[in-house]
Amino acid sequence: MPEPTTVEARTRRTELLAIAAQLFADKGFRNTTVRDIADAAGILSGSLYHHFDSKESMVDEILSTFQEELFGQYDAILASDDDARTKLERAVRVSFEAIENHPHEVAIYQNDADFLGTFDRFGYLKDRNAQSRQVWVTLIEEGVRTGVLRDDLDVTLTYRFIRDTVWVAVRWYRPGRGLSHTDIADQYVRILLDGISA
Amino acid sequence: MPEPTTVEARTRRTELLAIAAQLFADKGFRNTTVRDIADAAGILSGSLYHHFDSKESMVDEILSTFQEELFGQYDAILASDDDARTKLERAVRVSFEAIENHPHEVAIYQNDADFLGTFDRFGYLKDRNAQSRQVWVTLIEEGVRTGVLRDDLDVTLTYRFIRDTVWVAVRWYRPGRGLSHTDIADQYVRILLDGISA
DNA sequence: GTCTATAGGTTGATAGAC
DNA sequence: GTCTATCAACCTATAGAC
Repeated sequence: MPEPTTVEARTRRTELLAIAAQLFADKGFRNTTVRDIADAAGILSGSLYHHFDSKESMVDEILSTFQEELFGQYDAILASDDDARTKLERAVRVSFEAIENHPHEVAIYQNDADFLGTFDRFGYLKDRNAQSRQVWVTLIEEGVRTGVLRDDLDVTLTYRFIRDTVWVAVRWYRPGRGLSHTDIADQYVRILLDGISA
Repeated sequence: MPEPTTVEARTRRTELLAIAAQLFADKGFRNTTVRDIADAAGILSGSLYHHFDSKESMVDEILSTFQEELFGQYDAILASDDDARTKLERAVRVSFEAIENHPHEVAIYQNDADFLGTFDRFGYLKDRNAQSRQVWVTLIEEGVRTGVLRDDLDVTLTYRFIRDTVWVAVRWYRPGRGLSHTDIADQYVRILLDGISA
């Protein structure tokens, strides 16, 4: 793991990671070869190893950087003194913002976290998963307790419903095409809270 | 593509396809090797080619067989004279039944259809995708027209919401553990129609 | 920072014996 | 219906020249 010292090295590194992230997101981690990445970067595969230890190091850096940012935002919501409904809405919107700003990272996490999590070095993925569950369950329970959510909800099932509904949008949402991520978040929140019935 | 003539050949073929389906579902089509399949079946990789032309033939047979059954059920719902709300509910329930009865096939379709669809031989996957969209959009539009659904719904977004919400459950639902698929369908339908607000 | 060259392993698939 | 044996292509990663 070479330490970037100059500005050029840091930007080149970042550039290569962005290229890798796009390929990992499009084809999956295991189906993206180091040659794919090198080709897209206009260099040969061996040259990549001047910047990174291995293919795993690349996806590691991509995912851990992203998750640090995302969970910082969740923590801020949990710590706020908004009412439960507002917190839940904010959490949904933060997730759609992540899809807008980091679509590749979200896609990689959705598609490859289960596989990567089987390796020791990616143990933090499981921790983050548990942490995410804790965030949503806390918000749902607070909502039920304060009377803004139905009291007959199955909390675990509701958690899965919200989690899946939000993140799966990364499969079809394309920044700049069709509805904006804020419009989509509005409508998702509306369906989630009030349903589609007349 | 060897034609099965005897009963033994047909069952052996089915047995091998079941083994392949589980591996494709667990690890993805591209990350499952013919050796993985042969190992799980207790034979050597070369022997698989006595039964199938290629790895692609296997996944082709798995997916096309499943989709024929599934879309037969959708057609029956569309053709019925139930009201729009009942049809929508039935379509959701049929999808959860498919997850219960054919979890591997559903998972393969969810994870690998985009990739497989890029090959000519799997062109039918795109047709089926368009057909599925047509089914849901028809039901939603009928619901709006007959006044059982909100008339301010974005039909396309609602279609995606329902489709994603239903099928993504294949990621965590395990037959025989926790809630039954009918219980889950009940709660999903309830959230979808009425939301989670108190 | 990139290239040349290559090691060592895995891949899907085939030919022919049993 | 399965095995033995194998091929050509592809994989991640390394060593050292430029």
